Amino acid sequence: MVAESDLNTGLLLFLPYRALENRIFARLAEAGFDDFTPAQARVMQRIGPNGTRLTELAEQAQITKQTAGFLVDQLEKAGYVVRVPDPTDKRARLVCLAEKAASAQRIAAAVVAEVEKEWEAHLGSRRMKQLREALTLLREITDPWAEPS
Amino acid sequence: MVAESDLNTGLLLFLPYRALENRIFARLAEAGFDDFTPAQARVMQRIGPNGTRLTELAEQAQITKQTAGFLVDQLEKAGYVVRVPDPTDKRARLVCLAEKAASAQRIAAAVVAEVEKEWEAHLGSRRMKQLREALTLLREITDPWAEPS
DNA sequence: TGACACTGGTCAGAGTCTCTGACTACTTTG
DNA sequence: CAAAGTAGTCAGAGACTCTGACCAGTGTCA
Repeated sequence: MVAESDLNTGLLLFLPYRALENRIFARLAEAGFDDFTPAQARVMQRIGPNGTRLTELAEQAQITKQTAGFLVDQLEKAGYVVRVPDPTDKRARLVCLAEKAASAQRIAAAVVAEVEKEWEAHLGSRRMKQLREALTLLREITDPWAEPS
Repeated sequence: MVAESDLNTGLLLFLPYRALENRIFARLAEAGFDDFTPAQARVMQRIGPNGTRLTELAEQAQITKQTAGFLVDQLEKAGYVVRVPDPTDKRARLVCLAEKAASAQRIAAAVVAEVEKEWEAHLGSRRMKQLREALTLLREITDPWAEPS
């Protein structure tokens, strides 16, 4: 009985995701960025280059805005983000990445590149390309925030 | 500038995973299985047909055995699992799925099948096959518990 | 066999994450 | 302008997770 790949697709997606996240986290901690948590990172990851509103962060991370506010508070105390007034709406503030976060993001990007290279070595470049292609396509029907092509 | 797929692979994996998990959860709640949490479900998902030790569940879910014990306590109270003595080791107990959990798993499996069908309709069967193939291969280097082929 | 290291699991305590509900301030709509 | 809606906060509670300390049973090896 060959049990090959009768694993459900959800777990199949989750396993490499977790492996990648773990790698990033470990490297970041080595580099001294050990004063934020995974939950905070998942929010920080979604902040755009021009800043993003709290509510939007909450929606994309699928958490309540209260939770998002709580996490952004921590990130602000730790110096990873700043909140600036939104010029277009006096109720709102834009959460922006501080330089400290940009440094961390550069490291994270390097780890992603490294891991992707390992994956490509294991899969072969053709299969790796197919994987990214399929996932990108899948995003259209699984990510409510995907830009329409 | 075509921004297509410059999203990092981690997020690309995570998005469909989350979409699937959400669908399963929603359907389970509809069916009356609303007395367990995502964290509990992630542990329950890993219980094998012959029962699994707490320590092993903890390792695979990458949580401490204390946390795993806490979650299994909840699941036991809610009637989803039972703990039976491990005949091969007097220290250990095997966490086993109760009938209630088996019913829930059947529903979950149906939702997975349904979602996979949708994905296949969107990607085409060739690309869907390639996706599962790539992910299965990737498991070899991202899942410490992957059975060697 | 008997000491010793190891493993499966629990208890206690603390910190983090997340939610619901209620509220203020500002914006949009008719 | 009044009503409805949106951005964000405050307060309180429940859920998740961890570290550290511990007990009981197992494996090893002189």
